[in-house]
Amino acid sequence: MAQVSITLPDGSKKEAEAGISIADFVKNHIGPGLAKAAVFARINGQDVDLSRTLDADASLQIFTSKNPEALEVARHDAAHIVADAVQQLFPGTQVTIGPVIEEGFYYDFYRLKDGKPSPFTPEELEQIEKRANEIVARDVPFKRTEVLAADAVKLFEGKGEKFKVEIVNDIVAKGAKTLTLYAHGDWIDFCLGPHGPSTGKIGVIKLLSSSGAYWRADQTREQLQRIYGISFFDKKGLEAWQKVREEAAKRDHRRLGRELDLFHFHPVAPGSAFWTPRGTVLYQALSDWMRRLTREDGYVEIKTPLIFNKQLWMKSGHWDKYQDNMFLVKDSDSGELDFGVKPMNCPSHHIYFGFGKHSYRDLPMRLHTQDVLHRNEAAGALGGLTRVRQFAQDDAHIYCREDQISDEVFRFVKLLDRVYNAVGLKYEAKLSTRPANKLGDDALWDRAEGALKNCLETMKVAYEVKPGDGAFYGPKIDFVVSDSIGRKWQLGTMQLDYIAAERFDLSYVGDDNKEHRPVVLHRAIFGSFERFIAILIEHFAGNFPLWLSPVQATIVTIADRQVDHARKLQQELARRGFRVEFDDRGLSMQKKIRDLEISKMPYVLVIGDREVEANGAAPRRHGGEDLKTMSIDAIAELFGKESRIPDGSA
RNA sequence: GCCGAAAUAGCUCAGGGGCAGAGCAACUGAUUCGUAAUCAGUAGGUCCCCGGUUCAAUCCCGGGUUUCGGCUCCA
Repeated sequence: MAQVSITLPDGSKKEAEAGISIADFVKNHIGPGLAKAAVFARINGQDVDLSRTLDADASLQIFTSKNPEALEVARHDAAHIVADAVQQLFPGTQVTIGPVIEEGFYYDFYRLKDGKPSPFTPEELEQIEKRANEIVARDVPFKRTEVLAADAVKLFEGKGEKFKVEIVNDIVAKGAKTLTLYAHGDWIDFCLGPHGPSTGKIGVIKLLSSSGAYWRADQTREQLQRIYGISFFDKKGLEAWQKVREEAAKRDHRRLGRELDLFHFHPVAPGSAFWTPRGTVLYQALSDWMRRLTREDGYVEIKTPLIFNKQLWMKSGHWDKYQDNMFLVKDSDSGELDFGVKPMNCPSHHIYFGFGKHSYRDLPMRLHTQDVLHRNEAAGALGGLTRVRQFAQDDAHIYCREDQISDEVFRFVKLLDRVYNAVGLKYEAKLSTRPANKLGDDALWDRAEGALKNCLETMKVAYEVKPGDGAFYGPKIDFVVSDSIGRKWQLGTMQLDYIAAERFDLSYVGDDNKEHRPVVLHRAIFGSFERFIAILIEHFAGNFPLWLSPVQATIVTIADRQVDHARKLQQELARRGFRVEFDDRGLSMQKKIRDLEISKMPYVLVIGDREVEANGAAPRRHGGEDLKTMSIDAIAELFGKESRIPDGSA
């Protein structure tokens, strides 16, 4: 029997007879414990099943339930099992695909009842979940076989699985001759693998929800039923995950928006928020901050009209490309919908740039605008503050010469870095490069992409390249932030635009006394105020730093005889620029402290006889820290220090 | 826009073809208290809207609105 030499991750080598399965190799040559815990293996960097054989010298790595990679494999197993369970319970349902996603997996089914697509009810989901876990409990082995593509087509045709046939045919069209099937028990799916050794390895399957989806995300194709689920190797994992979910739910900005009294929605204006006095303080604080930052960074702020006529939208291309998302307004003379409410600031900025003649010395011109914008988003797309119909952006357009692009990109990323640092958001970038339908020659794109790339690399921003994802008029960088519990949000953007100046016939006079086209840079850091606020609420879990907190402190007296002092203190702190309230409800101090603690008040200022005597108050930090009696001046100094906006510069 | 679910007091939610329910919040009174719930009382409702079935609809049926979870799109 020929021998093979297997290299383990620690560099050690083991000899074994060629043709041995990985499972047996692990059991006989490494240890039964690992053999039992193993889920899948990696041979020479390729993920494979444990049933595969070792036929040549190779490096081998074993993944167990301790590895996150194994959980992904197990969730893929779980998707198969859910599909099996569905077909057991609802014969005639066709399967499509069932990938692993960031949080669990889903499987899309084609299910007809009386000839119509029919969703799964919550009761049916429970049944499916139960059946799926029964299949897990039976611990059925997964079996991998390689078959000729033609045989696979026959197999799925025989089962009436037309979606599988379609997928197999697509793969055959790409040149595949054979493909792999995975079976557990009688249930067979066509799948790349790898899978775990048996269904029992999966642990526990939890189904989360079901929803509609289209075959290949195409509205003209079949309506499918998607079942979302997740699995864990043990109950403990599931419970821990449920805890994290509860934590995220507690941070939900829609819930905190209500609890902290920040904003409301009303059916008369779907997707448009009413901001309460507190919410408005928060909104204004961000707005003022961004005004100051941009002003200090060489921007000028302008205001432009809200409604423009059709001519502008035709020129900008919105009339053709974006009309469905615009609110149109009737012209009372013509009776036609000849006006549109602006969904973006760029066209009006371009018009503005067109006023007067510009010298090359005027560039770069950085126009900042926080005007309100409206987009008629699809009804089903609305959600809290993250997806609204009325919002404002911290928008700006930079008009510059081509040789200034690099400097401007640097300048922007530095500003963005300061802003995200100041609120504690980590970020990474996505660089989208030239698409197939690009405008302009390759040399132009080389320079543009090079400038963006160079900036990201010099500033040491982690980034991923998205080849071909840029707009036809220029490449862009999108910035993705991670909040305090690791969720990701796309916020800032820097987009180069080589066509806007052409369309709007914008020019400047160069040092050669000839007219040139400026390049336009579209850029934003918050993205939209609404969305940014939603993210900050969830990021801080409603516990805002003092500079953002709508109310910074609330005064509580121990007895009514301190009320006069309390009012004096409130006035004095307000005079010094702090946002302080006085809780004069007829309740015990303990009760008020409890209420204020729940409402995430940064400071409670307690006033008893001692504090009246000392002409001050005893601040209590959110969370319970008692700072003891302090004078008004000392409190003002403390608040002043803590309400300073972090600079954010590295 | 499409698929599904939900809508009951300010909030969280229970209920159910025949006078509409709780807790918290609010209000009034008493209490004047030293860092997470003082006591008692009062008030609060088009049970989302419009139709239909019924002697009777908040409940059943149809249509609509909004919200939520997805699809799609995006900031």
